[in-house]
Amino acid sequence: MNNKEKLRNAGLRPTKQRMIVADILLNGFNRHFTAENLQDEINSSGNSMSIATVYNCLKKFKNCGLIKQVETSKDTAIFDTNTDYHHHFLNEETGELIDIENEEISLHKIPEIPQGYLNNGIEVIIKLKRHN
Amino acid sequence: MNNKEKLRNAGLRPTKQRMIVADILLNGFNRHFTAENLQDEINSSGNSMSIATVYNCLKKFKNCGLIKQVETSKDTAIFDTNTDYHHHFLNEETGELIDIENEEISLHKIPEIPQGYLNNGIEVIIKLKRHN
DNA sequence: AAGTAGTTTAGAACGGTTTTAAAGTAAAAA
DNA sequence: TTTTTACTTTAAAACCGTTCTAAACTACTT
Ligand SMILES: [Mn+2]
Ligand SMILES: [Mn+2]
Ligand SMILES: [Zn+2]
Ligand SMILES: [Zn+2]
Repeated sequence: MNNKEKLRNAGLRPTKQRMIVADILLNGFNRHFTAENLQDEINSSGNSMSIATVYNCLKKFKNCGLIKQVETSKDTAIFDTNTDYHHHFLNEETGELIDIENEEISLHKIPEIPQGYLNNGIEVIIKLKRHN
Repeated sequence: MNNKEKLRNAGLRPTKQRMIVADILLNGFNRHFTAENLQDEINSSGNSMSIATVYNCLKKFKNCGLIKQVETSKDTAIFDTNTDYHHHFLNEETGELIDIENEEISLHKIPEIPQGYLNNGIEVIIKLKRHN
């Protein structure tokens, strides 16, 4: 399935801007990135896009499940092209994230979900500090 | 141990402002809160404090381990008086956090820590959505 | 081709957080 | 005690990531 089809499939109009973003993000290589990272990459690919459009696009892609946003308390939002269920190492000094595949971790026991709610995804973050 | 001692013990001068904050936060009842929540509570206790001091104070308390900051991608920083090793339910709609005590959850298998790094704490977030 | 609903954009606005620099206070030194 | 020093508080401005505004533009439908 090509990117135009992916967008259509997700219910998004394949505009010029969304295709530029899809070409960068949906190429099979996973990455963690900020809105600014993405805009820089768009610029260095010879294209350009307003920061509002970058954010609009990321919000749409996220709502369609084409990308995810990582749960971290950094000041800048971190997005993730890996939409599989997975977890992260977080280097708190640098902010760097490393994927932990689902099979690499196992939650043996989880608490009862509060009345009236459903489990909507578990995120495990293993914080790292440099060894000496 | 009284709050003045707690502050001294943590290497912090027990200033008037830090004592006001300690009286609110270190009373044995745990809570999740923002800087603004805390300032509101200071105001309604008949005191007042600049927002810069609230943030300075929270940063110091956090660095001393008197409070923690929760790992969530909300736009506003969430602090936690529960400094025990524990986890959270997160209602993504409202931002509400509920503690999960360490005994309520068990990680059966965790991945190998990358070369040169140490495990500096694991945070599990169970995201909740309302059931129908 | 014409209509319309959705999209992009520059720039302004917003909101949480940090910085600045001057005044104030706590602890240490004399 | 007084003096000195280092640390703290503060109002206000700055900062910075993100969202909003409203006008121009574009993709899709008829
Ligand atoms: Mn923040
Ligand atoms: Mn944010
Ligand atoms: Zn990831
Ligand atoms: Zn908690």
